[in-house]
Amino acid sequence: MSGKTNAVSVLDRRATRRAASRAEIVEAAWLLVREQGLAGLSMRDLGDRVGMRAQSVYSYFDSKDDIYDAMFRQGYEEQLAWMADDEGAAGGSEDPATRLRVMAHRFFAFCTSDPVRYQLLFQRTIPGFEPSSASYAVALAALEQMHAGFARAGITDPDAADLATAVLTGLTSQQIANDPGGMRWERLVDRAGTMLLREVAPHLLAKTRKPTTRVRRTP
Amino acid sequence: MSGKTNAVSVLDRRATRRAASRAEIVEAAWLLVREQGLAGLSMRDLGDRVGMRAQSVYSYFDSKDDIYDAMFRQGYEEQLAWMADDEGAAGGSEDPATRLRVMAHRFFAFCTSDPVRYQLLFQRTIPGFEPSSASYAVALAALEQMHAGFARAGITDPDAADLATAVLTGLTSQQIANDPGGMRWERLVDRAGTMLLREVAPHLLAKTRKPTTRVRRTP
DNA sequence: GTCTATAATCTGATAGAC
DNA sequence: GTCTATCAGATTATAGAC
Repeated sequence: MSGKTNAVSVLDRRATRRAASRAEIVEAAWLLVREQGLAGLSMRDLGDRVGMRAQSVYSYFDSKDDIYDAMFRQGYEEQLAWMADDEGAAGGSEDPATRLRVMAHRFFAFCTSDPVRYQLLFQRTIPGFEPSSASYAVALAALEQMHAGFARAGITDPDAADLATAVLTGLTSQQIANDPGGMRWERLVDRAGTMLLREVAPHLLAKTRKPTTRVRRTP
Repeated sequence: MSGKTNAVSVLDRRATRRAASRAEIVEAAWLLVREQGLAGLSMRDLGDRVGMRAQSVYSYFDSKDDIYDAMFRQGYEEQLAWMADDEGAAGGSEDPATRLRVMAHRFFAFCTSDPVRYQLLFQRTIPGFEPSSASYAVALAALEQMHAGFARAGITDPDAADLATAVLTGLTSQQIANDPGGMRWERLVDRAGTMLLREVAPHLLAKTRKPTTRVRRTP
Protein backbone atom coordinates (compact mmCIF):
# COMPACT_ATOMS: atom_id res chain seq x y z
CA MET A 1 0.00 0.00 0.00
CA SER A 2 2.85 2.31 0.87
CA GLY A 3 4.29 1.53 -2.56
CA LYS A 4 1.23 2.81 -4.27
CA THR A 5 1.10 5.87 -2.04
CA ASN A 6 4.74 6.67 -2.76
CA ALA A 7 4.21 6.27 -6.48
CA VAL A 8 1.36 8.75 -6.39
CA SER A 9 3.38 11.15 -4.31
CA VAL A 10 6.28 11.00 -6.76
CA LEU A 11 3.95 11.75 -9.60
CA ASP A 12 2.50 14.56 -7.55
CA ARG A 13 5.92 16.00 -6.96
CA ARG A 14 6.73 15.79 -10.64
CA ALA A 15 3.50 17.51 -11.57
CA THR A 16 4.20 20.21 -9.02
CA ARG A 17 7.71 20.81 -10.33
CA ARG A 18 6.41 20.91 -13.86
CA ALA A 19 3.71 23.40 -12.93
CA ALA A 20 6.30 25.52 -11.16
CA SER A 21 8.53 25.55 -14.25
CA ARG A 22 5.60 26.47 -16.46
CA ALA A 23 4.71 29.31 -14.12
CA GLU A 24 8.30 30.49 -14.12
CA ILE A 25 8.37 30.54 -17.92
CA VAL A 26 5.10 32.47 -18.13
CA GLU A 27 6.41 34.97 -15.59
CA ALA A 28 9.56 35.46 -17.67
CA ALA A 29 7.39 35.87 -20.77
CA TRP A 30 5.49 38.73 -19.10
CA LEU A 31 8.76 40.46 -18.27
CA LEU A 32 9.93 40.12 -21.86
CA VAL A 33 6.76 41.40 -23.51
CA ARG A 34 6.74 44.38 -21.17
CA GLU A 35 10.23 45.21 -22.42
CA GLN A 36 9.94 44.38 -26.09
CA GLY A 37 6.26 44.56 -26.90
CA LEU A 38 3.69 41.80 -27.08
CA ALA A 39 4.64 40.69 -30.59
CA GLY A 40 8.36 40.87 -29.78
CA LEU A 41 8.40 37.70 -27.72
CA SER A 42 10.89 35.10 -28.94
CA MET A 43 11.56 31.59 -27.71
CA ARG A 44 15.30 32.24 -27.59
CA ASP A 45 15.00 35.29 -25.34
CA LEU A 46 12.55 33.38 -23.22
CA GLY A 47 14.94 30.47 -22.83
CA ASP A 48 17.77 32.84 -21.92
CA ARG A 49 15.61 34.49 -19.30
CA VAL A 50 14.79 31.24 -17.49
CA GLY A 51 18.29 29.78 -17.91
CA MET A 52 17.40 27.19 -20.53
CA ARG A 53 18.08 26.61 -24.16
CA ALA A 54 15.19 27.86 -26.21
CA GLN A 55 14.47 24.32 -27.39
CA SER A 56 13.93 23.09 -23.84
CA VAL A 57 10.99 25.43 -23.45
CA TYR A 58 9.17 23.15 -25.86
CA SER A 59 9.14 20.52 -23.10
CA TYR A 60 6.71 22.78 -21.26
CA PHE A 61 4.77 24.45 -24.04
CA ASP A 62 3.83 23.05 -27.44
CA SER A 63 4.36 26.32 -29.26
CA LYS A 64 4.71 30.05 -28.84
CA ASP A 65 0.97 30.49 -29.14
CA ASP A 66 0.61 27.99 -26.31
CA ILE A 67 2.57 30.43 -24.16
CA TYR A 68 0.39 33.34 -25.26
CA ASP A 69 -2.59 31.19 -24.33
CA ALA A 70 -1.26 30.63 -20.82
CA MET A 71 -0.67 34.38 -20.49
CA PHE A 72 -4.16 35.13 -21.78
CA ARG A 73 -5.69 32.81 -19.23
CA GLN A 74 -3.57 34.16 -16.41
CA GLY A 75 -4.52 37.70 -17.38
CA TYR A 76 -8.22 36.98 -17.02
CA GLU A 77 -7.64 35.10 -13.79
CA GLU A 78 -5.95 38.27 -12.55
CA GLN A 79 -8.94 40.31 -13.65
CA LEU A 80 -11.27 38.00 -11.74
CA ALA A 81 -9.15 38.36 -8.62
CA TRP A 82 -8.67 42.12 -9.02
CA MET A 83 -12.35 42.86 -9.52
CA ALA A 84 -13.39 40.46 -6.77
CA ASP A 85 -11.56 42.69 -4.31
CA ASP A 86 -14.23 45.30 -4.93
CA GLU A 87 -16.91 43.18 -3.42
CA GLY A 88 -14.92 43.15 -0.22
CA ALA A 89 -13.67 46.74 -0.39
CA ALA A 90 -16.80 48.56 -1.46
CA GLY A 91 -18.84 45.89 0.34
CA GLY A 92 -22.55 45.24 0.34
CA SER A 93 -23.06 47.98 2.89
CA GLU A 94 -22.52 50.88 0.49
CA ASP A 95 -25.09 52.07 -1.98
CA PRO A 96 -25.19 50.59 -5.51
CA ALA A 97 -24.07 53.77 -7.29
CA THR A 98 -20.91 54.00 -5.21
CA ARG A 99 -20.21 50.31 -5.74
CA LEU A 100 -20.51 50.67 -9.49
CA ARG A 101 -18.30 53.73 -9.49
CA VAL A 102 -15.65 51.83 -7.55
CA MET A 103 -15.97 49.01 -10.10
CA ALA A 104 -15.29 51.49 -12.90
CA HIS A 105 -12.21 52.91 -11.21
CA ARG A 106 -10.82 49.50 -10.42
CA PHE A 107 -11.39 48.21 -13.93
CA PHE A 108 -9.60 51.25 -15.33
CA ALA A 109 -6.75 50.74 -12.88
CA PHE A 110 -6.52 47.07 -13.80
CA CYS A 111 -6.26 47.89 -17.49
CA THR A 112 -3.76 50.73 -17.25
CA SER A 113 -1.61 49.01 -14.64
CA ASP A 114 -0.28 46.68 -17.34
CA PRO A 115 -0.69 47.97 -20.91
CA VAL A 116 0.71 44.82 -22.50
CA ARG A 117 -1.75 42.68 -20.59
CA TYR A 118 -4.51 45.01 -21.70
CA GLN A 119 -3.34 44.57 -25.28
CA LEU A 120 -3.40 40.78 -24.96
CA LEU A 121 -6.78 40.58 -23.23
CA PHE A 122 -8.78 43.28 -24.97
CA GLN A 123 -7.23 43.91 -28.38
CA ARG A 124 -6.76 41.45 -31.22
CA THR A 125 -3.19 42.26 -32.02
CA ILE A 126 -1.21 39.03 -32.45
CA PRO A 127 -1.85 37.82 -36.02
CA GLY A 128 -2.22 34.06 -35.58
CA PHE A 129 -3.23 33.78 -31.95
CA GLU A 130 -6.64 32.61 -30.79
CA PRO A 131 -7.25 31.59 -27.18
CA SER A 132 -8.06 27.96 -26.45
CA SER A 133 -11.60 27.24 -25.35
CA ALA A 134 -10.36 26.57 -21.82
CA SER A 135 -8.74 30.00 -21.62
CA TYR A 136 -11.66 31.67 -23.31
CA ALA A 137 -13.90 30.21 -20.62
CA VAL A 138 -11.96 32.25 -18.05
CA ALA A 139 -12.54 35.36 -20.17
CA LEU A 140 -16.25 34.62 -20.17
CA ALA A 141 -16.16 34.13 -16.40
CA ALA A 142 -14.66 37.61 -16.04
CA LEU A 143 -17.45 39.06 -18.19
CA GLU A 144 -19.99 37.12 -16.16
CA GLN A 145 -18.51 38.58 -12.99
CA MET A 146 -19.12 42.05 -14.39
CA HIS A 147 -22.69 41.18 -15.29
CA ALA A 148 -23.19 39.91 -11.76
CA GLY A 149 -21.97 43.25 -10.42
CA PHE A 150 -24.60 45.04 -12.47
CA ALA A 151 -27.27 42.58 -11.47
CA ARG A 152 -26.48 43.13 -7.80
CA ALA A 153 -27.14 46.82 -8.35
CA GLY A 154 -30.48 45.95 -9.83
CA ILE A 155 -29.45 46.69 -13.41
CA THR A 156 -31.16 44.27 -15.76
CA ASP A 157 -30.43 46.09 -19.03
CA PRO A 158 -28.60 43.44 -21.09
CA ASP A 159 -26.66 46.12 -22.97
CA ALA A 160 -25.43 47.83 -19.83
CA ALA A 161 -22.29 45.72 -19.55
CA ASP A 162 -21.43 46.10 -23.23
CA LEU A 163 -21.84 49.85 -23.01
CA ALA A 164 -19.82 50.00 -19.80
CA THR A 165 -16.94 47.87 -21.09
CA ALA A 166 -16.83 49.95 -24.27
CA VAL A 167 -16.64 53.23 -22.36
CA LEU A 168 -14.06 51.96 -19.89
CA THR A 169 -11.82 50.19 -22.38
CA GLY A 170 -12.12 53.31 -24.56
CA LEU A 171 -10.85 55.54 -21.76
CA THR A 172 -8.13 53.01 -21.08
CA SER A 173 -6.85 52.65 -24.61
CA GLN A 174 -6.85 56.41 -25.18
CA GLN A 175 -4.93 56.83 -21.92
CA ILE A 176 -2.39 54.15 -22.85
CA ALA A 177 -1.93 55.22 -26.46
CA ASN A 178 -2.01 59.01 -26.20
CA ASP A 179 -0.92 59.89 -22.69
CA PRO A 180 0.95 56.93 -21.21
CA GLY A 181 1.57 57.39 -17.51
CA GLY A 182 -0.52 60.55 -17.47
CA MET A 183 -3.98 61.46 -16.18
CA ARG A 184 -5.71 62.96 -19.23
CA TRP A 185 -8.34 60.23 -19.51
CA GLU A 186 -8.08 58.89 -15.98
CA ARG A 187 -9.52 62.23 -14.83
CA LEU A 188 -12.62 61.43 -16.85
CA VAL A 189 -13.35 58.02 -15.33
CA ASP A 190 -15.57 59.39 -12.59
CA ARG A 191 -17.48 61.58 -14.99
CA ALA A 192 -17.89 58.69 -17.42
CA GLY A 193 -19.13 56.54 -14.55
CA THR A 194 -21.83 59.09 -13.71
CA MET A 195 -22.72 59.37 -17.38
CA LEU A 196 -23.10 55.60 -17.61
CA LEU A 197 -25.18 55.38 -14.46
CA ARG A 198 -27.48 58.12 -15.70
CA GLU A 199 -27.93 56.10 -18.88
CA VAL A 200 -28.42 52.57 -17.58
CA ALA A 201 -29.77 53.17 -14.07
CA PRO A 202 -30.91 56.78 -13.51
CA HIS A 203 -32.87 55.79 -10.42
CA LEU A 204 -29.61 54.95 -8.64
CA LEU A 205 -28.34 58.48 -9.17
CA ALA A 206 -31.36 60.25 -7.75
CA LYS A 207 -30.36 59.55 -4.15
CA THR A 208 -26.59 60.06 -4.19
CA ARG A 209 -25.57 63.41 -5.59
CA LYS A 210 -21.95 63.49 -6.86
CA PRO A 211 -20.04 61.55 -4.25
CA THR A 212 -16.56 61.87 -5.72
CA THR A 213 -15.03 58.43 -5.46
CA ARG A 214 -11.31 57.87 -5.18
CA VAL A 215 -9.70 54.49 -5.20
CA ARG A 216 -6.11 53.41 -4.67
CA ARG A 217 -4.41 52.31 -7.89
CA THR A 218 -2.62 49.22 -6.59
CA PRO A 219 -4.40 46.51 -4.67
CA MET B 1 14.63 80.00 -71.71
CA SER B 2 13.11 76.89 -73.13
CA GLY B 3 16.13 75.03 -71.80
CA LYS B 4 15.44 76.10 -68.27
CA THR B 5 11.74 75.43 -68.60
CA ASN B 6 12.44 71.96 -69.91
CA ALA B 7 14.83 71.24 -67.09
CA VAL B 8 12.25 72.18 -64.50
CA SER B 9 9.62 70.14 -66.25
CA VAL B 10 11.89 67.10 -66.30
CA LEU B 11 12.48 67.46 -62.57
CA ASP B 12 8.77 67.84 -62.11
CA ARG B 13 8.12 64.68 -64.03
CA ARG B 14 10.70 62.79 -62.00
CA ALA B 15 9.19 64.00 -58.77
CA THR B 16 5.75 63.00 -60.01
CA ARG B 17 6.92 59.53 -60.96
CA ARG B 18 8.66 59.14 -57.65
CA ALA B 19 5.56 60.21 -55.76
CA ALA B 20 3.49 57.77 -57.80
CA SER B 21 5.86 54.92 -56.95
CA ARG B 22 5.77 55.82 -53.28
CA ALA B 23 1.99 55.87 -53.37
CA GLU B 24 1.95 52.50 -55.11
CA ILE B 25 4.22 51.02 -52.44
CA VAL B 26 2.07 52.39 -49.62
CA GLU B 27 -1.06 51.03 -51.30
CA ALA B 28 0.58 47.59 -51.55
CA ALA B 29 1.58 47.85 -47.89
CA TRP B 30 -2.06 48.40 -46.90
CA LEU B 31 -3.11 45.33 -48.84
CA LEU B 32 -0.42 43.27 -47.14
CA VAL B 33 -1.17 44.36 -43.58
CA ARG B 34 -4.87 43.67 -44.15
CA GLU B 35 -3.91 40.11 -45.07
CA GLN B 36 -1.15 39.38 -42.58
CA GLY B 37 -1.70 41.79 -39.72
CA LEU B 38 -0.08 45.13 -39.04
CA ALA B 39 3.09 43.67 -37.56
CA GLY B 40 3.33 41.05 -40.31
CA LEU B 41 4.55 43.48 -42.94
CA SER B 42 7.86 42.50 -44.54
CA MET B 43 9.98 44.29 -47.11
CA ARG B 44 10.25 41.11 -49.19
CA ASP B 45 6.51 40.64 -49.52
CA LEU B 46 6.16 44.34 -50.21
CA GLY B 47 8.74 44.21 -52.99
CA ASP B 48 7.04 41.15 -54.49
CA ARG B 49 3.71 42.93 -54.46
CA VAL B 50 4.94 45.95 -56.40
CA GLY B 51 7.13 43.91 -58.76
CA MET B 52 10.46 44.95 -57.30
CA ARG B 53 13.22 43.36 -55.33
CA ALA B 54 12.81 44.15 -51.66
CA GLN B 55 16.05 46.09 -51.70
CA SER B 56 14.76 48.50 -54.31
CA VAL B 57 12.03 49.65 -51.98
CA TYR B 58 14.79 51.33 -50.01
CA SER B 59 15.13 53.78 -52.88
CA TYR B 60 11.73 55.14 -51.89
CA PHE B 61 11.65 54.67 -48.13
CA ASP B 62 14.51 54.85 -45.66
CA SER B 63 13.22 52.02 -43.52
CA LYS B 64 10.22 49.93 -42.67
CA ASP B 65 9.17 52.42 -40.03
CA ASP B 66 9.31 55.09 -42.71
CA ILE B 67 6.62 53.12 -44.55
CA TYR B 68 4.52 52.82 -41.39
CA ASP B 69 4.91 56.56 -41.03
CA ALA B 70 3.55 57.18 -44.53
CA MET B 71 0.63 54.86 -43.77
CA PHE B 72 -0.01 56.62 -40.46
CA ARG B 73 -0.11 59.98 -42.19
CA GLN B 74 -2.34 58.71 -44.97
CA GLY B 75 -4.70 57.18 -42.43
CA TYR B 76 -5.24 60.51 -40.71
CA GLU B 77 -5.61 62.27 -44.05
CA GLU B 78 -8.35 59.77 -44.79
CA GLN B 79 -9.98 60.55 -41.48
CA LEU B 80 -9.92 64.26 -42.27
CA ALA B 81 -11.56 63.63 -45.63
CA TRP B 82 -14.07 61.11 -44.26
CA MET B 83 -15.22 63.32 -41.43
CA ALA B 84 -15.29 66.42 -43.63
CA ASP B 85 -18.02 64.74 -45.68
CA ASP B 86 -20.31 65.16 -42.70
CA GLU B 87 -20.25 68.88 -42.95
CA GLY B 88 -21.65 68.55 -46.42
CA ALA B 89 -23.99 65.65 -45.75
CA ALA B 90 -25.52 66.69 -42.45
CA GLY B 91 -25.03 70.32 -43.49
CA GLY B 92 -25.42 73.49 -41.51
CA SER B 93 -29.17 73.39 -41.99
CA GLU B 94 -29.78 70.56 -39.52
CA ASP B 95 -29.82 70.97 -35.80
CA PRO B 96 -26.61 70.53 -33.76
CA ALA B 97 -27.70 67.34 -31.99
CA THR B 98 -28.37 65.57 -35.28
CA ARG B 99 -25.06 66.78 -36.67
CA LEU B 100 -23.17 65.42 -33.70
CA ARG B 101 -24.98 62.13 -33.90
CA VAL B 102 -24.05 61.84 -37.56
CA MET B 103 -20.46 62.62 -36.59
CA ALA B 104 -20.51 59.76 -34.11
CA HIS B 105 -21.86 57.28 -36.63
CA ARG B 106 -19.40 58.30 -39.29
CA PHE B 107 -16.45 58.12 -36.92
CA PHE B 108 -17.50 54.63 -35.88
CA ALA B 109 -17.90 53.64 -39.53
CA PHE B 110 -14.48 55.06 -40.35
CA CYS B 111 -12.83 53.05 -37.59
CA THR B 112 -14.55 49.74 -38.23
CA SER B 113 -14.29 49.98 -42.02
CA ASP B 114 -10.57 49.20 -41.75
CA PRO B 115 -9.52 47.50 -38.50
CA VAL B 116 -5.83 47.50 -39.37
CA ARG B 117 -5.92 51.23 -40.03
CA TYR B 118 -7.69 51.67 -36.72
CA GLN B 119 -4.94 49.67 -35.06
CA LEU B 120 -2.23 51.85 -36.62
CA LEU B 121 -3.93 55.18 -35.87
CA PHE B 122 -5.43 54.61 -32.45
CA GLN B 123 -3.51 51.83 -30.73
CA ARG B 124 0.18 51.70 -29.93
CA THR B 125 0.90 48.24 -31.19
CA ILE B 126 4.10 48.28 -33.27
CA PRO B 127 7.00 48.05 -30.80
CA GLY B 128 9.52 50.52 -32.22
CA PHE B 129 7.32 52.81 -34.29
CA GLU B 130 6.72 56.45 -33.48
CA PRO B 131 5.19 58.81 -36.04
CA SER B 132 7.33 61.63 -37.39
CA SER B 133 6.39 65.12 -36.29
CA ALA B 134 5.08 65.85 -39.80
CA SER B 135 2.73 62.87 -39.68
CA TYR B 136 1.74 63.58 -36.11
CA ALA B 137 0.74 67.05 -37.20
CA VAL B 138 -1.90 65.48 -39.45
CA ALA B 139 -3.16 63.47 -36.48
CA LEU B 140 -3.48 66.70 -34.51
CA ALA B 141 -5.33 68.30 -37.43
CA ALA B 142 -7.85 65.45 -37.31
CA LEU B 143 -8.36 66.01 -33.59
CA GLU B 144 -8.68 69.73 -34.22
CA GLN B 145 -11.35 69.02 -36.82
CA MET B 146 -13.33 67.12 -34.21
CA HIS B 147 -12.95 69.97 -31.73
CA ALA B 148 -14.22 72.33 -34.42
CA GLY B 149 -17.27 70.13 -34.89
CA PHE B 150 -18.07 70.42 -31.19
CA ALA B 151 -17.43 74.16 -31.20
CA ARG B 152 -19.84 74.62 -34.10
CA ALA B 153 -22.49 72.93 -31.97
CA GLY B 154 -21.75 75.40 -29.20
CA ILE B 155 -19.91 72.91 -27.02
CA THR B 156 -17.07 74.61 -25.22
CA ASP B 157 -16.31 71.88 -22.70
CA PRO B 158 -12.62 71.12 -23.30
CA ASP B 159 -13.08 67.52 -22.14
CA ALA B 160 -15.97 66.85 -24.50
CA ALA B 161 -13.77 65.66 -27.35
CA ASP B 162 -11.65 63.44 -25.09
CA LEU B 163 -14.75 61.85 -23.65
CA ALA B 164 -16.30 61.40 -27.08
CA THR B 165 -13.22 59.85 -28.68
CA ALA B 166 -12.88 57.51 -25.70
CA VAL B 167 -16.49 56.33 -25.96
CA LEU B 168 -16.38 55.95 -29.73
CA THR B 169 -12.99 54.24 -29.95
CA GLY B 170 -14.14 52.02 -27.09
CA LEU B 171 -17.23 50.91 -29.01
CA THR B 172 -15.03 50.42 -32.06
CA SER B 173 -12.34 48.32 -30.45
CA GLN B 174 -14.88 46.12 -28.68
CA GLN B 175 -16.69 45.64 -31.97
CA ILE B 176 -13.48 44.78 -33.83
CA ALA B 177 -12.03 42.52 -31.15
CA ASN B 178 -15.09 40.67 -29.89
CA ASP B 179 -17.62 40.68 -32.70
CA PRO B 180 -15.80 41.37 -35.97
CA GLY B 181 -18.20 42.03 -38.79
CA GLY B 182 -21.15 41.97 -36.41
CA MET B 183 -23.44 44.60 -34.89
CA ARG B 184 -23.18 44.00 -31.15
CA TRP B 185 -21.56 47.34 -30.37
CA GLU B 186 -22.58 49.18 -33.52
CA ARG B 187 -26.16 48.93 -32.26
CA LEU B 188 -25.09 50.97 -29.26
CA VAL B 189 -23.58 53.90 -31.16
CA ASP B 190 -26.80 55.88 -31.27
CA ARG B 191 -27.49 55.29 -27.61
CA ALA B 192 -23.92 56.24 -26.71
CA GLY B 193 -24.30 59.39 -28.79
CA THR B 194 -27.39 60.40 -26.84
CA MET B 195 -25.61 59.58 -23.59
CA LEU B 196 -22.68 61.78 -24.58
CA LEU B 197 -24.90 64.64 -25.66
CA ARG B 198 -26.80 64.49 -22.40
CA GLU B 199 -23.45 64.72 -20.61
CA VAL B 200 -21.64 67.46 -22.54
CA ALA B 201 -24.54 69.47 -23.99
CA PRO B 202 -27.89 68.63 -22.36
CA HIS B 203 -29.45 71.82 -23.74
CA LEU B 204 -29.10 70.44 -27.27
CA LEU B 205 -31.18 67.39 -26.35
CA ALA B 206 -34.10 69.29 -24.91
CA LYS B 207 -35.48 70.25 -28.32
CA THR B 208 -34.96 67.10 -30.40
CA ARG B 209 -36.37 63.99 -28.79
CA LYS B 210 -34.86 60.74 -30.08
CA PRO B 211 -34.47 61.29 -33.80
CA THR B 212 -33.04 57.91 -34.77
CA THR B 213 -30.20 58.65 -37.11
CA ARG B 214 -29.03 56.23 -39.75
CA VAL B 215 -26.03 56.80 -41.92
CA ARG B 216 -24.63 54.89 -44.85
CA ARG B 217 -21.44 52.97 -43.99
CA THR B 218 -19.45 53.74 -47.13
CA PRO B 219 -18.91 57.26 -48.32
C1' DG C 1 16.45 53.43 -59.93
C1' DT C 2 16.96 48.70 -60.22
C1' DC C 3 19.58 45.00 -59.96
C1' DT C 4 22.81 40.96 -57.80
C1' DA C 5 25.13 39.58 -53.97
C1' DT C 6 25.52 39.26 -49.41
C1' DA C 7 26.04 40.58 -44.75
C1' DA C 8 24.57 39.55 -40.21
C1' DT C 9 21.13 38.08 -37.58
C1' DC C 10 16.92 36.25 -35.97
C1' DT C 11 12.89 33.07 -36.35
C1' DG C 12 10.09 28.77 -34.64
C1' DA C 13 10.64 24.17 -34.47
C1' DT C 14 12.58 19.12 -34.71
C1' DA C 15 15.84 14.91 -34.06
C1' DG C 16 18.21 12.38 -31.25
C1' DA C 17 22.01 11.69 -27.66
C1' DC C 18 22.28 11.41 -22.74
C1' DG D 1 13.95 17.18 -19.23
C1' DT D 2 17.86 19.17 -20.94
C1' DC D 3 21.20 19.27 -24.03
C1' DT D 4 23.79 19.78 -28.97
C1' DA D 5 23.16 20.18 -33.58
C1' DT D 6 20.59 21.67 -37.12
C1' DC D 7 16.83 22.61 -40.32
C1' DA D 8 14.75 25.66 -43.26
C1' DG D 9 13.79 29.72 -43.56
C1' DA D 10 12.78 34.58 -42.41
C1' DT D 11 14.28 39.31 -41.26
C1' DT D 12 16.24 44.34 -42.28
C1' DA D 13 19.61 46.53 -44.51
C1' DT D 14 24.06 47.74 -47.22
C1' DA D 15 27.62 47.71 -51.22
C1' DG D 16 28.45 48.25 -55.60
C1' DA D 17 27.68 47.02 -60.67
C1' DC D 18 24.98 48.73 -64.49
